[in-house]
Amino acid sequence: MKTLTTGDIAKMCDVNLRTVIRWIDRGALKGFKLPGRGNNRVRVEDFVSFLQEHDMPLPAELAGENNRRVLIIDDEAAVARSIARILRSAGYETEAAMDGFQGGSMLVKFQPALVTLDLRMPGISGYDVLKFIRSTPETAHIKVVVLSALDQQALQRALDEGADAVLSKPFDNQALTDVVERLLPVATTELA
Amino acid sequence: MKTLTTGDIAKMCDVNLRTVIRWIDRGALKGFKLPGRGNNRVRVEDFVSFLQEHDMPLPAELAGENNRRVLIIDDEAAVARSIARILRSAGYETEAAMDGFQGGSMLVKFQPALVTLDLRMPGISGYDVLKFIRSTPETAHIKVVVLSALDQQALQRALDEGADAVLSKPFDNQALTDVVERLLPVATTELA
DNA sequence: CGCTCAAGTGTCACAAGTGTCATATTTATG
DNA sequence: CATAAATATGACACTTGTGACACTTGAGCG
Repeated sequence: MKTLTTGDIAKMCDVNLRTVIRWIDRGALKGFKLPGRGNNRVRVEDFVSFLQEHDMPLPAELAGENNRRVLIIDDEAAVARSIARILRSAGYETEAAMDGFQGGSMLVKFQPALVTLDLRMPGISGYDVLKFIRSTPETAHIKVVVLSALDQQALQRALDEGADAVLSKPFDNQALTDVVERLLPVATTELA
Repeated sequence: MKTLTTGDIAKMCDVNLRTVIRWIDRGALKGFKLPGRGNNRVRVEDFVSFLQEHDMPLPAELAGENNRRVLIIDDEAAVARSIARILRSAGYETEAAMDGFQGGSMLVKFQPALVTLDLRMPGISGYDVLKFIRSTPETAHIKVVVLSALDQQALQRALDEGADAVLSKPFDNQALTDVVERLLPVATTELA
């Protein structure tokens, strides 16, 4: 989602919708109006700079959009280390989870912008993890890259279930960083 | 994100609103200002750490929420429902996690006061979960009740690894509520 | 013990921001 | 197309920030 409604902002700031509209009318928060009745929309970057300007905390929902954190869910330590090395050298902050339980807790605690997910892990299906991420509002926005040595059909199913990208193992270092950088555009506020 | 106004805090601490504002201005209590006239808002977590730092009692409004939540980690839906029914009727708020991933994420998101943990789940060892809970600062305080059909030796090992109580399956309804109530004393505002 | 001082807190009135409510309209959903 | 959900608006009530001043508390000291 590129823009926010007044309701979105009201929820994130724990403030009444009426108040958000007043901020916009007063010019404190930059926004624009839809042609219809003048419903307000605010670009995420404008909202973020608004928050920074007033020393207001960044809501968790947006923290996930503007960060470079990647969570690696893979039960093979060697693979996880390898992925971590590649992504760290590309400037990402990484954490690894070796089992489903760690994965779930890190997902909520670490609030990554992207998750690399091994489809086949002992005891837990990668599809279930994917479904969980997509069906939970707090995590639905997180990008998911599925890594697997399984066949094309399995990868297609992952895409159908909401994966943003798939990579078949073994994969090229460059391919991994390409995919991650495509999914995490540097959408920072480049203005002074 | 839940926030508090100066008025909320004033009522909870039984002080004047003016005083709360001074705490914030002085930096003793972390907060931020709304863009309008600079009305103050304080995040609940910041307020709680402020209270702890000054050895002030936790208001009932905040304590009550944190005290009666139980997370049920069990892959057998029937067992989970059964436990939920028993604990709900005893006045607890429950959530169930059917696999390790859900368990980990609910642990962080739901922030339960107590976890019932099945030792034997497909793909993930209950001991690992226990170790994770105990070794993570944010969750180390959470009470853990291990439920298992395994032998006495397995239960003893769970106790050794930090479980607060163990129950061998099948267990008596009353036994479960007894254990939970022993671990979650009704810590209402007993302070003057 | 009484005094003084300093620091923190409560009180008051006013101005300004924010929440609530009902309602009309728009947008989303199926 | 029809229905449900979300949004804008105005009026009004409530809450909050501010400054000035009085009050309380605790410590230090003669």
